[in-house]
Amino acid sequence: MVRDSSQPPFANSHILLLIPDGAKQRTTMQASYDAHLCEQTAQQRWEREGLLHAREQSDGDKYYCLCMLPYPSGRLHMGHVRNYTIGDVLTRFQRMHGRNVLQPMGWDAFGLPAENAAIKNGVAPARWTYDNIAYMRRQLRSLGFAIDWSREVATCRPEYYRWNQWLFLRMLDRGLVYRKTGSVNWDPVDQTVLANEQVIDGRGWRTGATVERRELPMYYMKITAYADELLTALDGLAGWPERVKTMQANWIGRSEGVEIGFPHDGGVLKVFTTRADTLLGATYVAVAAEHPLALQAAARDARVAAFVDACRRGGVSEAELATQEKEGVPAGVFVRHPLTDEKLPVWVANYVLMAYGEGAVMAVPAHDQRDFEFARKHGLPLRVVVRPAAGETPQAETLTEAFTGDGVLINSGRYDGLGSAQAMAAIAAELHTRKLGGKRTVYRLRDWGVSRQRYWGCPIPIIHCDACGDVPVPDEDLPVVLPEDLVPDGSGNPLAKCEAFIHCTCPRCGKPARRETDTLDTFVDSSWYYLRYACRDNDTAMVDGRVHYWLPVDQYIGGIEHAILHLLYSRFWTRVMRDLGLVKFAEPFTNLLTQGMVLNHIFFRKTAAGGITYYSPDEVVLRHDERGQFAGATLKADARPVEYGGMGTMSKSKNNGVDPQALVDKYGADTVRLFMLFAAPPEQTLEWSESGVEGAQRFLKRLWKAVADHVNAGPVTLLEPAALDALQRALRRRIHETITKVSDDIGRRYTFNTAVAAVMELLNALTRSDDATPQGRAVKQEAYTAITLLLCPMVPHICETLWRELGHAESAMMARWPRADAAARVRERIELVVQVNGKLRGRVAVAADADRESVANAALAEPNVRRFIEGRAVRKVVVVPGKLVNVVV
RNA sequence: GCCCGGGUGGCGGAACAGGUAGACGCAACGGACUUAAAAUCCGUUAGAUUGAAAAAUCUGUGCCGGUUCAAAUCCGGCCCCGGGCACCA
Repeated sequence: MVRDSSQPPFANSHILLLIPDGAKQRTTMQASYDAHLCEQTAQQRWEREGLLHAREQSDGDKYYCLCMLPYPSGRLHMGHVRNYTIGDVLTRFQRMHGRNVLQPMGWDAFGLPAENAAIKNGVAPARWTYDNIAYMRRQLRSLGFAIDWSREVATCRPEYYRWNQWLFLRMLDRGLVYRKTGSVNWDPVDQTVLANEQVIDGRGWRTGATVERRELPMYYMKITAYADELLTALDGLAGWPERVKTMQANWIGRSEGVEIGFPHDGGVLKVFTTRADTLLGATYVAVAAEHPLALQAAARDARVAAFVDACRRGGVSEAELATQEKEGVPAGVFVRHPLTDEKLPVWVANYVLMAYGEGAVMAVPAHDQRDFEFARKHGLPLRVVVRPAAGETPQAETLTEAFTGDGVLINSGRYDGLGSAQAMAAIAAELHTRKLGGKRTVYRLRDWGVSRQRYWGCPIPIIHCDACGDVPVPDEDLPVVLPEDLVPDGSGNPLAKCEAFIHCTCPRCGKPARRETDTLDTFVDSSWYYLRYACRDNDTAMVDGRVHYWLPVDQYIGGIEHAILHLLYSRFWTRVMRDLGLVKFAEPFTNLLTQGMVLNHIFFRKTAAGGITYYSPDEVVLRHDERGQFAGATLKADARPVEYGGMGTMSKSKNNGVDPQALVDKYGADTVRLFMLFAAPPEQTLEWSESGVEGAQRFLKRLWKAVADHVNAGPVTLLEPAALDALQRALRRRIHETITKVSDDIGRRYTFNTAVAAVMELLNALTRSDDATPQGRAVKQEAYTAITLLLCPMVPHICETLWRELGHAESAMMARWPRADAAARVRERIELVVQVNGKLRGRVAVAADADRESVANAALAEPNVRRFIEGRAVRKVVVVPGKLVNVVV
C-alpha cells in the first residue's frame, strides 16, 4: 500500500498530466458540489485502503507530525480545528513528498474541568471524560484528519499513567524527586485547595471567600538541576520560534551576581544581588514574610506578627504578589554591614519573594527603583554610591528616582573611582576573603511542584508508614490505580476520604499503612505522551525501539500559551529519560510551530456571594449606542445586563468556545478547514468571526464547477509547450508560478492563507479564459491537475473526488506533489516602477535581461517622470533590478 | 507589576532580505439572469481633490520623533489589545 518513493509518479514530471490513464469509466461529472458525499466517500476510502496507518519502515525519511493533545472538555472548539488543520496540512504535504508520516492523537484526560463538571452535575469525572472523548473523537474523524487512530492514548488510563508512576520512582531513586513544603491557595469556606484560576481578585470563585496561603508538604521535581542545560541548549533549537526561546530563557532567568552575608546576633543573613557595586549604598535589608528571620521576629513582636499574618491573605500567583501595594514593617532586628560593620535595620516586606535567591535583599534606595519608593514611603535613608560616567552626580536630597545605570563608584571608600564592573569583582573578592560571600549564579527557575490535592489525576506511588516513613510503591505493584467511581463535591479531595484506596500494607515492614492521596500535576502526563504514541501497546516497558525510529518529533504544533511550562517540562523530562538511558536525544521537538490563540468575547456575572459565572457569547445579546459602538450586553434568558470581560482564548472555563460542529454539518469539513486556514497565518492571534465561511464554500463550489465543465467537455490532447500561443504560455506560466508559491508557502513559510489566495488567483485566471482549442484545453488539464494537488493537503476530500474525475485511479492522498517547470516560468519582458524622490510617477516595460543603463534611460524617458524632473538636475538614479528605479532630483 | 507578541480600508488579511501599500476573500453598492427570490455571473469599493473622460495630484499602515534615495518594514519614546507568570490546560 505504501508507495515506493523512488518511483516518480509521471514519466515526464515537468508536465503534470498528459493524458488521463483511463481508470475512470467515462461518465458525466456531476455539475454541483456535494460536500457531505465527497467527505464520506473519501474518508471511507482512506479507511478501506489503510492509508492512515503509520508503520516503521526503513526506506524513505520518516516525518513525525504532532499536534498538542486536547483536553477532552466535551466539544471541539475553533482553536482545536485551527491546530489540527495545520497539522493535517503539513502531514499530508510531507506524505506527498514521499515521507513515511505519523500523525497520532490522544487525550490529556486528567484535570480540573472533570471535577468541576462533577460538582455541577454529580457525574463521575471518569464517566464524563470517557463520554467527552467518544464525542470529540467522532468530531475529529468527521473533519477528515489523517490521524493514525490505532495509536490513540488517554492519559487517565492505568496503562498510560503507570509509567508516570514508574518514572517518578526512578527520579526518586536518583534524588530528582524530593519533598518539601509549598504554598497553596486555601478556601476557608469550602475547606479546599484552589487553583490559581479559581482565585479571582483574591477570592474563591465559588464561595467568594478571601483566599489564604497555606503551607503543605509536596513533592518536587528537580528541574533546577537542568537549568543551565535547558538554557544553553536553546541555541541549538534552530527550528523553534525566536520568541519562544526568548520566553524560556527569561523564565529560566540565569543571573550572575554576588551572595552577601550580613552578620547578626543569631548568625548570618544571606542576600543575593546582581549589583554588588552598590553594596556601600545599602541602608537596610528586607526579607520575605516567610523568611526565618521574619518568623522569629513575629514571635517576639505583635506588629510583625500581624504583618506576616496579613501577607498570608490573598492568592499565591506571582501576578497577584507583584501587583499588590508594596508594604513592610521593621522587624526590630539589626544586621551588620559586611564591609563597614554599620548597623542596618531589617524590614519584613511583601515585595521580597521567598522563592527567589535567599528570600532576602539588600536595599539600595539610591540605585534601585523599588527600594527607592519603599525608602521614601518609610523615611529610610538614601546613599548615593554610583555616579554616571558622564553628567551630573545625583544628590541624595534631590533625587526623584533611583539611578539604576552602571557608572563610577563614589562614597565607597577604597572602591571610589572604580567602574561598576570592576567594583563588583573587587567587592566579591573582598567578601570572599572575609568569608561573607562571593560570586554566585542564581536562576529564577524554581523546582517543579507536582503534588495536587485533587482526585482526578495520577496517584503518587508512595505509601506512608508510621514505622518506615515515606515508602515507594514497589515496581511490581504498579500501577497504583485510581478508583474511577468517586464524585467530588467541592469540599476537598474525595480520594482522601476513600478508605478502600488509602488502607494498604507497608511494602517494607508489612504493617498497616496509608497511601498518598495527592495526585500528580497534569503537566506530568503531557511531558512524555509524544513518546508513548510510538509504542502504546507495550505493557512491559515505558518505551521501546519504535521510539528510536519515530522520535524526535519533526514538527510540533500547538498554542503559544504553552510556550513556557509544557514545553520546558517536556524538555526537562526528556533529559531525565536520556540520563536514565531510555532515549538517545535531549530535545523532543525539532521544529515548533506556535499557533496563535482563537479569541472570543467573554461575558460574566459576579454572584451574590462574590463568586463568578461565565456566559457563552450566544447566550447574550449585544447592545450598541446610536453611533454603533458596543455599549454592553444582556443575557437572553433574563434580559438583564452581564459584564464584559474583553477578548480571551476560547476555553471551557470562560465558556466562550465556539463548537465547529454546526458549521461542519452545514458546509462540510473542507469548507471549515479552508476557512480556518484562509482567515490568518497560523502564528497570529485570531478574533473569532464567522463571516468568510460562505466565501470558502463559494470557492470550493466554483472549483468543482470549473473542473466539471472541463471534464465534461471531453478528452484532452497531449500538451506541447512549444506549440502554445502567447496567451496559453502566459496562463501556463501562472500555473507554474503558483506551484512555486504554494510549495514555498506551505513547506517553508507555513502561510496557508497566502497559499489559498494564490490558488484562488489561478482559478480566477482559468475561469476567465475561454480557450477551447486542443492546446488550450491541454493547458487547463495541467492547471486543474496542479490545483487539485496543491489544495489536497488543505481540502483533501474534494480533491480526492476531483482527482478521480481528472482520471486517476490512485488516491490523491498518495499522489506526488507537483514540481514547477522552470522553463514555463521564464518572462521576456518585465514591468518596472519608476519613482521620483521616492514617489511613484510611472511604469516602464523593459527586457527581463536589460542592463542598468538602459533601464535608467527608459525610466528617464517616461512622460510623467519627465514632467517631474523637468528643469531640475538629476542627482542620482537608483536602479533596483527587477523592481524599480528611483530618480533623485 | 514582570516577560513575550501584535496594531494596515467597513471587516479578515497581503506586501517574504528597506523598494509599487491594500493581493486574496468577506461585507456593501450597482448591473445581468429570473414572474420573483435564492444561487450564479459581471462591475465598483482606503480617504480627499482636479477632470467630460483618459487620467493625475495630495493624504494615509496605533501615536510622537529619528535614520535612509526610499520605512507598514529599521531605531528611540509612548498608547492600546492579546499570551504567559509556576495549581486552567
